[in-house]
Amino acid sequence: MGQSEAVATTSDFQQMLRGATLRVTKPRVAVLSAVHALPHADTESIIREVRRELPEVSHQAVYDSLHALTAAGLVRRIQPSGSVARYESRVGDNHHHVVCRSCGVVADVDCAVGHAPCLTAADDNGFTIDEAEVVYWGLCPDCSTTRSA
Amino acid sequence: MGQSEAVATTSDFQQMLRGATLRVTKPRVAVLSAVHALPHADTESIIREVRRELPEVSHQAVYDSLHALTAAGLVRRIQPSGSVARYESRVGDNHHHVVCRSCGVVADVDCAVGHAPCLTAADDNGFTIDEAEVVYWGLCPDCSTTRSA
DNA sequence: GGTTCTATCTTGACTGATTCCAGATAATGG
DNA sequence: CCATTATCTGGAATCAGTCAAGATAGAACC
Repeated sequence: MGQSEAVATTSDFQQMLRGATLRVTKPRVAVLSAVHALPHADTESIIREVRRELPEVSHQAVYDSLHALTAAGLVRRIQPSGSVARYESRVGDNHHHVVCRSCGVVADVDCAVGHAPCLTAADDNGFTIDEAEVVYWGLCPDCSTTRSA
Repeated sequence: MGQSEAVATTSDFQQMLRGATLRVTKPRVAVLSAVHALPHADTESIIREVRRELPEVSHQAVYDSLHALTAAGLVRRIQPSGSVARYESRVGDNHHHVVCRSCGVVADVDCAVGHAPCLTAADDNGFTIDEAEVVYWGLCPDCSTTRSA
């Protein structure tokens, strides 16, 4: 979705892993594939998706794979307040998220301010800031309609 | 710190509770006091602080009080990724947080962009956005010094 | 292609934060 | 002061995520 218009294939995932100096294993390829197939999915959903391909994988293997992929920068972990950890495949660009207060669904948004939005705090208290993470809270179209209509 | 220059007293806390149509109970006053005394404290620290006044309170009472106070808008709950829930007494203004990647300490910052920074996303996907939450990640002065010096 | 090394995977138990439940208690309005 | 009803207590339960030890299987080299 971004680097190519075609859907990523298994060999694409294998190349991604090799490119990150990670061993190519079935669980990892399946986890990477699942994160690409289910954007913003939580761990449980990812485990379910992975087990459609590999019914025998342990949840531990999925957790390990997610950690390895996150550390390598192939996936990104996000965790809005009050929600479990979620993972997404869109990495490297500067985008943020909208979270629905009602149903918890997450969507991508680009910040209006520019490339490094809000990265310069008014007073940084002496901190060395390297990233600004923005979470917008509100209601998704479905929940919004349900409440007002 | 903001509405008054003096340190808030017990009767101040009681008035806050009544003003929010909440019953005035010892645990609630103590919890409210603890949140004011320990900015950005996690639940465990708050429980410890509360028990210095009321050694007998159950952790459940503290959790309930924190939820009630949060729902009433008297305290604000924040939860950076990978951290437990933290609470702060500074509410109503538009400020954000810096979190140290190394030690996890949290500090307040005002956003450089203005009053409602980044509140207008480039493409809101049809969401009705009512709040933008910003978390800056980096190193606090102490951790920064330790690593570079 | 075979061998060895070592990271990865499996299984299963465990932790720690938070929530649920039922009964006892206490704050509020009259 | 009494009744009503939200709140508090104590303990069990849940759930995401982690830890540990042994089994397994990529990868590099011969």
